[in-house]
Amino acid sequence: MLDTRLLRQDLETVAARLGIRGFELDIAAFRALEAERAAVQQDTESLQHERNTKSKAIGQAKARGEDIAPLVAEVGGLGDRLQGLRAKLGDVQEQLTAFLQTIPNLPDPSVPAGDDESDNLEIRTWGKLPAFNFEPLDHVDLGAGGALDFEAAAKIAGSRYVVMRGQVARLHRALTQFMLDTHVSEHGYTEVYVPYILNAAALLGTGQLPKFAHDQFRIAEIAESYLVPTAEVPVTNLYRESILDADVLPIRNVCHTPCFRREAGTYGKDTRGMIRQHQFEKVELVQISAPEASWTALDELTGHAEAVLKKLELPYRAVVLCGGDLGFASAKTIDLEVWLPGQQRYREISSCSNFLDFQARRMMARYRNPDSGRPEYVHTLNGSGLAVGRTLIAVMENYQDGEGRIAVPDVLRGYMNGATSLDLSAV
RNA sequence: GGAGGGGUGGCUGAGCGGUCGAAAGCACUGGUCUUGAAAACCAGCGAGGGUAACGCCUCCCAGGGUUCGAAUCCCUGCCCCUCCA
Repeated sequence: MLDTRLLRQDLETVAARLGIRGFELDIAAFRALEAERAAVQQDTESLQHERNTKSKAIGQAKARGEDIAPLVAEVGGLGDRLQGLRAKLGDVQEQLTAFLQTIPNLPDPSVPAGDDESDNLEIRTWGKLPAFNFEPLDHVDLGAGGALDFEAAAKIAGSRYVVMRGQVARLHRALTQFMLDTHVSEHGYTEVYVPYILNAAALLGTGQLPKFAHDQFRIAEIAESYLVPTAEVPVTNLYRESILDADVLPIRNVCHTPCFRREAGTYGKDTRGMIRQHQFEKVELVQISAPEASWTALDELTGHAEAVLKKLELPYRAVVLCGGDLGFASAKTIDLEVWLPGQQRYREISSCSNFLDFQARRMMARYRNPDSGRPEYVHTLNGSGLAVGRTLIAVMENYQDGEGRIAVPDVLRGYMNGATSLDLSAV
């Protein structure tokens, strides 16, 4: 949520900056709502003031043993008038909140203009693209012997799910452990385990609701509950409605969860293989930062995700998302894209974002600023470190040998009972 | 499933329908003292909204209700705890 003060003071600038991401702010609607809110609030508050002072006078008169009947008569119709005004104020405020909750975050000035991912800005590349003396297969063909079984998944669940078997299933698990261990022991994160079913307040806090309800798996039998779409939601919301001591910042949490997404509106996109699934695993990095430290924290967090790719020796590049590709709550996002030989292109494997105080304001996550002594909003950040399923296919495609085997990256061998390569046909 | 108890400021925890935004303690901040620190003592210290600023308004889990007036009484919901099955 944006700062309403900023909206009141400098609406044109806000609208212009939102335009960078292709969002059209309805200036007239905001002005009208805000003017009504101010008027109704003033009326309500002055009436409340009147009631308060008169009621207090009644109390004092009674304490002195005076007759309070005439005073009570004077306050007669106040209650009803007040109730009417309050209802109206509640109504206006509800409309205003609903309006504000659908406004995305302001893009940072360094975010490039653009409509979609083709306008994203490459800022660095790492690693050498593998050269094969054979035609590299994609993960679907590599796993066709049963290691990756999409038909079995369709039989028991539906499309956009996968069944993994044997050594590949183990490799997938190994990757998860490896990522968690790396972030905990080398990057100073605290591992957290969280519920996978979340209430609506949590999804409101990080911005998935109300605007993206269509992409969530809602549990019909339990009111206001959803399957976790990303660990960002539970982990960031751990700090909702709290005032943190400055010396606990920055908070660095790493969390592995399955992620559930309806992927509504992406029909026909990435339907082949494991790129876009309704259920996938992710190791998520979440940081709660003091405001002045959040941009440094974004660079660090991105580096932590990159470290995993480097250890796995997977070639990748980093891009800054353009305005049109930027997520709803993010002020700036750096995507890491891993090279997939089967597709001959880079694909997103991590998305690292600084949300500034956008999520913190929605969820009232604050810290006590030692300089002012007052509670102020923290900044929140997160990034995948990494998406496990996509990392699995990156390993499979980059480490294939053309003869139905894939080499196990050095850093994973300890998690694979020492195996140096996997036979994909031996499921 | 049954029967109780409870949700109050950063934390612990008092609170008769009116003088309660709320005792007290802890924590924190400033000061005195000290070579310095600790201790002791003194003072300050909830959050949000609104205003140029002040007055002001709201908030004691959430939502309703009773009342001139609700942290306090009533109803519903959520959550936590104890005992029984």
